[in-house]
Amino acid sequence: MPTKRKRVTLEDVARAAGVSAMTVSRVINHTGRISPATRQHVSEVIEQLGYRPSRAARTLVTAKTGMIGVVVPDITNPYFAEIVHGIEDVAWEAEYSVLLANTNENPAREAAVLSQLDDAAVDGLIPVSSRLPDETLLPLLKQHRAVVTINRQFPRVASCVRPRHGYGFRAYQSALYLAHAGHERIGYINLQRSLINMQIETLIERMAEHNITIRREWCATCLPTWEAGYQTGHVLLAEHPELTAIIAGNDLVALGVMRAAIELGRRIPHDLALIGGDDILLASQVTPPLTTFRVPKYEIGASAARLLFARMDGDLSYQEYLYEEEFIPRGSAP
Amino acid sequence: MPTKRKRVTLEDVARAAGVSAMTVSRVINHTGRISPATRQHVSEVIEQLGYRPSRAARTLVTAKTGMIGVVVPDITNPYFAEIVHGIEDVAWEAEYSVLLANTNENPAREAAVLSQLDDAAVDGLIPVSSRLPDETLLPLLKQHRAVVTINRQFPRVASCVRPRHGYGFRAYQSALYLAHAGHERIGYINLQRSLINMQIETLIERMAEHNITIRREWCATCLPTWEAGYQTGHVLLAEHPELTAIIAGNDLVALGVMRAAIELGRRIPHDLALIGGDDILLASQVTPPLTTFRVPKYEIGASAARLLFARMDGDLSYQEYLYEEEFIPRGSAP
DNA sequence: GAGTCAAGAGTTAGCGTTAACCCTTGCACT
DNA sequence: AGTGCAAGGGTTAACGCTAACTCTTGACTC
Repeated sequence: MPTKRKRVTLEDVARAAGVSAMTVSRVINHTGRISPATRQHVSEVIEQLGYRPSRAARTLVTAKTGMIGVVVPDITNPYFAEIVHGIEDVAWEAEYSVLLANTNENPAREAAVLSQLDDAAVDGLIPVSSRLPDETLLPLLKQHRAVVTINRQFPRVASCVRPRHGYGFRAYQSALYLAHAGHERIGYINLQRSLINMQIETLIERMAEHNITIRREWCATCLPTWEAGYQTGHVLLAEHPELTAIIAGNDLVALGVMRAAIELGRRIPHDLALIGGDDILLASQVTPPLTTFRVPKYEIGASAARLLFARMDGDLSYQEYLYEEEFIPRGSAP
Repeated sequence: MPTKRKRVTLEDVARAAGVSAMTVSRVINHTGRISPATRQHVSEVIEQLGYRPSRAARTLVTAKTGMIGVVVPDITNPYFAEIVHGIEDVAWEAEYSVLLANTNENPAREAAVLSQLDDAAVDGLIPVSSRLPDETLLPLLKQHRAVVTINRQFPRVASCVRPRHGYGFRAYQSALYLAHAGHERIGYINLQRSLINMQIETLIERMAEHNITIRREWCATCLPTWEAGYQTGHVLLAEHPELTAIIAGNDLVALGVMRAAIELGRRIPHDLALIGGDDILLASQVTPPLTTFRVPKYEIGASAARLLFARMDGDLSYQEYLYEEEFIPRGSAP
């Protein structure tokens, strides 16, 4: 049985240093006026006793936790991992900790996570690509002192960081690009539960305005994972061998389709052109490399964190950081 | 200026329900004996007032935070992202939150993170593939009530989850495999700061026992990232065009080397064979697909979390979960 | 009918900090 | 000498919750 070493409290330090607890508190927090001599002395005692302030006690009295919450649909998706990386770096600089929640692309779990992660648990919140509908998400965000959304917009409640055009515009641009390259039978794979992407019908209508026909049956919806893309690719290509190009909502899905296409004996891009959506590392490394849109994921995360700290500091003005998506033509759709 | 809505406290609920604070506390925590009628009534009042317990206050008195700390070298490395995924799922089941810290492969930052993340900040800790030397890491782990390490071993202090053989054995096996395939000039790229991998000299010696020569100048060390592998690959192949095979510490590095090799006009596997180390998604998707070792990343994370909860529940016996690495021969080294 | 016991509550006393206020000095200025 | 004031530091009272007791009742035992 190891000796139950008791926590060193502020009081202990105060006693040992021969000062009041408040003085020690002031030394630690660099608040109030302390003479250099006292500061020095107290610091030494703190060092010697190995005192560490209790986060919980501090939180209880200041109502600040020193933590920010980050909610992502899927941490294994490189797109989100990069964003989290950016957030974490900025949080580290600001001496904040990151409470990470992964929702596994499950809206129910996301709602549960968000209602647990209230304003008492974290000082600020960054929901990344929330999969919840506005009417569910909004009240959950309102609980919080400070929120910055990524890939969603709630001007009254949160600042926002996102690619300028979003999935919808990318799909639109991809379709135009493919049409100009001569493709006449273009399929589109929409991302399930992603609420800001272009609906299939909208894409069809908008392309019709350009006299480009996209048939409803050439389109599908799936989860934004590689496996889902792979399965959907198999199904879509089996049912519609006439397709000469497919646009996917993101890179993982596009790469899943690419694998399916290769297994079905399609040569890319000769038999099938493919366009993805966020330029993860994987996209540039496959053969042929994937045509996609570059999105500055790390910077999006970092900016969101900076905006969040601004909000937490009381700047409640609505800020919107838009990042340009850069079209990256590569081998899969030259 | 919005009305500063005050937090609903346990006391408020107690008053509204006409019972004592303790009764409410017991209802919430399902402790003690409460009559069904009282429980029902209190629950309704809680619901009605929208009461949510304060984590901080609870932590202050129970000395439990409801959080576990997870420290990873690089969340954008799919290997770690998968492990975190596993941890997060199990933590979620257990109603625990995950405090994630990313150290960016920087040992100084890792040390700083670990000393901040003391036993008052989290109830348990999972350091994943720590890059710190034993003598630095050990005292930092001792601060904690419960620790489970991944890819490191400290039997007195923490349970451990890891692949059975580790980088060293994989390098050894890869070298044997390549030698049997007829390769005589095999290079090895060691992972910098990874402390459980085989040292270059050790590999050279052990291969010498099999009459296989690996020259010191055919070996290099780099960070476990794609970029580092890419650069190292360029350098190594430029300086030693005689190499017919390269073994890398992990998949990202191997894939970086693959890219470099392709740029240098090497055909893989004909001119250069490549073997990686952890079977990330990317490995199976490149052309040719990468020969590597499958490691059950999600399961490693999930097991570690389960072991951690066991430790937190007081089971301090040393547990070691070993996962078999499965050699996956693919196109890059058939 | 006194004693026993358990169910179902209530009471008290912190947990470790900091906000907000209060108290001493010493010194400059009139 | 009296006044004013700032520097440096102390006191007190929460913050919201739960551990550990205590108290009251009614049912059951012998």
